[in-house]
Amino acid sequence: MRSFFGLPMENYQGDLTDILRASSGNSSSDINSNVNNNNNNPPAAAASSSTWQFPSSDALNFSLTSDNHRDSSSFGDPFSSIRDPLLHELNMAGSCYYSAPNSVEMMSTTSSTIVDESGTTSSASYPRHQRVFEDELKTPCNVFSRIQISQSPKQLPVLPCDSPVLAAAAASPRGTKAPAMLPSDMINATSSKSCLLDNTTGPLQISSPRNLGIKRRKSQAKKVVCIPAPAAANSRSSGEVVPSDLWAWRKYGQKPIKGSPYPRGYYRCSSSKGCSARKQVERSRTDPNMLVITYTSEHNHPWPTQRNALAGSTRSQPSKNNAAKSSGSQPQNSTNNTKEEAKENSNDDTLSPVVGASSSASVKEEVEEMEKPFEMDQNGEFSEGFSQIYKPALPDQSNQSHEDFFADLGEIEADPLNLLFSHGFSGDVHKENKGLDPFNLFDWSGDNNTTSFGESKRGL
DNA sequence: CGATTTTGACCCGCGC
DNA sequence: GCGCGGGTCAAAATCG
Repeated sequence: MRSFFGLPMENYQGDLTDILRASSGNSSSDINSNVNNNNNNPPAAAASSSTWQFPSSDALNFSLTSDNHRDSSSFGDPFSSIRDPLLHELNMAGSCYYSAPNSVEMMSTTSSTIVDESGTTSSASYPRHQRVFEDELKTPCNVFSRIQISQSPKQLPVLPCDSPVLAAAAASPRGTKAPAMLPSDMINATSSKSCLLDNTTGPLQISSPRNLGIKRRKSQAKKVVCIPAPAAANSRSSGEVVPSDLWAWRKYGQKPIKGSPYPRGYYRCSSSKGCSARKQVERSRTDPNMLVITYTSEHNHPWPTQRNALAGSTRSQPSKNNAAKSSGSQPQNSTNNTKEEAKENSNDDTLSPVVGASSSASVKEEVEEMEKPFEMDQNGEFSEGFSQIYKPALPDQSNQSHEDFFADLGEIEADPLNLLFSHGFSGDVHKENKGLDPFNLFDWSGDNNTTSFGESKRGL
């Protein structure tokens, strides 16, 4: 059996605990280095371990949410802005480097890894704020930097929502024409000042059941996340550990993608029946080590309780039979990779960014219709735009007002993730995050040193 | 029993 | 108009 970053997959439930577990580890990657370098690591994170997992997006999300940033409005439409934890996480982290869908912002990074369509991976130094626009829509992973949070937020490039760039980015691979339909409230919740960070959207055009999918397909905003996916290893079946996000995903389809040896898995949120959140997981054709996860739609429900998040996760334990079964009908690569991917993803562990062998993770957001901006204030803190996005369902322990909301989540308290949350998110987000961020993926301090992690690992 | 995965079929949009 | 490709559905199988 294989392990992901040393974490045994078998028991992996993709729950909050994973986060801590993951955080505790780190050895073999730049990330790890970062973590270690950071004195502020929480005990958990500091724990010695040779494994490292991508932080749960949830955790990050929470961390981003500060009490100060919360406002009642967030609860007015609590879920409208909810996004996939992973995305959040990445966004957050990536917020520093991703500003727009097609673009990747290489924030003050000393180096970054870029994967172009040819599959070429290269490390390069980019001037701060220098952005790379590529025809990424075609290849999500084309350009991405590793997770590196750069310097101070203020340095973050912020693209106006109406930026041409975004507009351009808005085009979907297939050429999106139809404007996404987005509930106004949702828009409000998700949009804000800048487009730098999040552009999720939950536009759903609902007509007939069948049409739904199609419409969505065309007009919906997408978020694309590229995460390192240890070759054929992500799956539990293979023993790989995939960090979990809190959402529960259920696989509802898989299709071979033309031009790619790897099939694409289709997942929908199983935390709530009515949730339209979906994601597609596929291995990058250019870089098999990378998983390209495309999120569409948004969760229309609160963060799943641990219970929910774990629901069905047990199944995820790749049963032998799954592995066995699957192995027959698909190309070897596909089978191994995709299925595993799927599994890892689908089981609550879904997508959390897994910094795997490559240790680099990139997030790209495609905004087809709307942008969700967030902005940081001069202090480098996320301001309203950002906070609004995440406020909703974030169980912020520090925020007593939300207790009732998460009352039944008490269990979470004991939860690792919770622990993370408990660190507090109020006040200086960056500081807090530092402590919270087990992964230390994000260099909130703006330390240049933290810049690229995983880059060196990519070769691994 | 409930939930997920698998997988073939179906439907639709797009390009030619 | 046709075919291709992609996304979704839904039945069957599987697992705890």
